[in-house]
Amino acid sequence: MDVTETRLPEPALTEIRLTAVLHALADPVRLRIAAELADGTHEMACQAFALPVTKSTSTHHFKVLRTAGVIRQHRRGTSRMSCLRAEELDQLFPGLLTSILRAHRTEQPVS
Amino acid sequence: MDVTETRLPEPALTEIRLTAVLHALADPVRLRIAAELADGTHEMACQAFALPVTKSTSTHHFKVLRTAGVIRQHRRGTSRMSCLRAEELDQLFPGLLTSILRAHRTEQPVS
DNA sequence: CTCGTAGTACGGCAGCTGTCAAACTACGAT
DNA sequence: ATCGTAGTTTGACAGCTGCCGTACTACGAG
Repeated sequence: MDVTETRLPEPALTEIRLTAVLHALADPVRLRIAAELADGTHEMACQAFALPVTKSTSTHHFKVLRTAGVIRQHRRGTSRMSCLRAEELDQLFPGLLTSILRAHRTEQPVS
Repeated sequence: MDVTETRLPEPALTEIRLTAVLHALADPVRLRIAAELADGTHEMACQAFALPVTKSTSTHHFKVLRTAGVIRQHRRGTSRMSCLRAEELDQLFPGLLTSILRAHRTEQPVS
């Protein structure tokens, strides 16, 4: 299966802006999405997150994360699979994503 | 001189929220303020930044940084001195501020 | 006391943000 | 072909954001 064919548009590594990444992660819902992607398997369908918002709002948040360069998305059947661009981001901004996710884990202890 | 007497209201360490910090630093002007505070002497007057905005907008940005817990401000004569709450933030979210500022330095190379 | 400097407060404004509902598309299963 | 599931699109709306100008306050210097 060629994943690149169904991959949604995303910024190249050189186009990723720090302020866009910070803005994308400065929202509770989006931060939670990133955290769940980091903790769980490396890719998840949108519906697997059980977010406290409607489907359309969910679509919006995933798009913000994708256009900021935080996640990558591609189709698989009727689902939209998402995964963190962790390695790429770490190459561009070393330690950034790691420390943000660690901070989130500290602040919001697992229930 | 007792600095605490003239200190402007700020959140206690336990009241600082990660999303508020990220949001505060997700703006180019405010990120630049934080970066200059980190690079230069540990406290600076607002006017020393030569920001590309008017005084009132400048006041607004400093207030966002302060209420998010990123900086501390107190009066000194006719100036308002600002300094990063770097140690406190690092205690709360280890490595976070460091990696954000390092990312900013990488992205925006010194002219 | 008067004046200049540093910053705040207020009001306004265009634009963005997060949210929703409703209608739609895409795909798999039966 | 029909139906259900997963997600998108559009339009709407309240609220926030960044920005400005003007008027104001606080303080030091003369």
